[in-house]
Amino acid sequence: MSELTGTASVSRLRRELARGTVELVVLSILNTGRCYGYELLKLVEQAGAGRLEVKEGTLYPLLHRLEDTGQITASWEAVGRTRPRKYYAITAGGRGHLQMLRTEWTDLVNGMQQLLHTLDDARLTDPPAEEAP
Amino acid sequence: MSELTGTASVSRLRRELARGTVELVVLSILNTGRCYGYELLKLVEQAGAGRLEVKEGTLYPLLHRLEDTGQITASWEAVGRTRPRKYYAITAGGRGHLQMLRTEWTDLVNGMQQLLHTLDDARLTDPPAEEAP
DNA sequence: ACCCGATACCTTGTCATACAAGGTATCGGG
DNA sequence: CCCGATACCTTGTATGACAAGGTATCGGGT
Repeated sequence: MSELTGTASVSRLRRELARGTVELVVLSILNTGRCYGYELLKLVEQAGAGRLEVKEGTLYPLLHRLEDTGQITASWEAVGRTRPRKYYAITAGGRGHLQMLRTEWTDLVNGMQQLLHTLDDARLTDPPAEEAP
Repeated sequence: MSELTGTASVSRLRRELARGTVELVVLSILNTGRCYGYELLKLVEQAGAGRLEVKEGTLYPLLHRLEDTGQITASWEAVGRTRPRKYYAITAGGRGHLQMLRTEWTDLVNGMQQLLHTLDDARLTDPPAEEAP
């Protein structure tokens, strides 16, 4: 039967929230060293401690996009193996972009924090403020 | 002329990151007290301290969606004014949903933090780990 | 011998959402 | 008299996450 009971991997809502996050995650990992697609899948799972998830259908297109925009470079390697791997490495441009993404991420997080905080001590003490007729 | 120069409101990337956030923001505000659409627009701007932004084209459809799913209720009020306002109030269901959204938000933030942290001390000290042939 | 799961890559089609752009209507100034 | 602010709304476009499905190899199990 279809999974109605919560825990089953990331929820729809969560997925919506995660929008745009994947790029940050992938670039962050590649920033610590080159690796191939399938490896990234596993790494995110591990490093995200079950709270982050990236699907193949998301990852591969993203990698291609990042390559097209010159943020990463790809190279096939099959040396001691039959099944070749496509290794990705971050470029200088990619690092710049990552920096930007990080800033925007913390900005967003701070904005949310700020908002939730402001709400508590401003709105509650400051009623409708209906302009006098 | 079109605005090419940076600072002009939230960037495309940022917008991608903000996906799904708006719902959390709106419900959070409504949780502190009822208000009308146009007011929400201004409140987000204020409370978000310029780091958050919601556009009309985003807000109104969202409010309708939230109403349709019973998370908020609406009521027109035009008492001492000609131009009527549509006031929104959060429901019990909405509060439940908000709770969930908050959990998922902090979960995501924590996941990111965890990932970035793990990356620093795990990946860098732990080279490719190429399986021995 | 044969099938399966893991490894490894990829694609197409669907869905939801943010938003730009455009529209309606009232009021108070300049 | 027109404009900007207040206040609501809609349609169309872009994009990205993902489910589902596909290709190919290798090493077990039975």
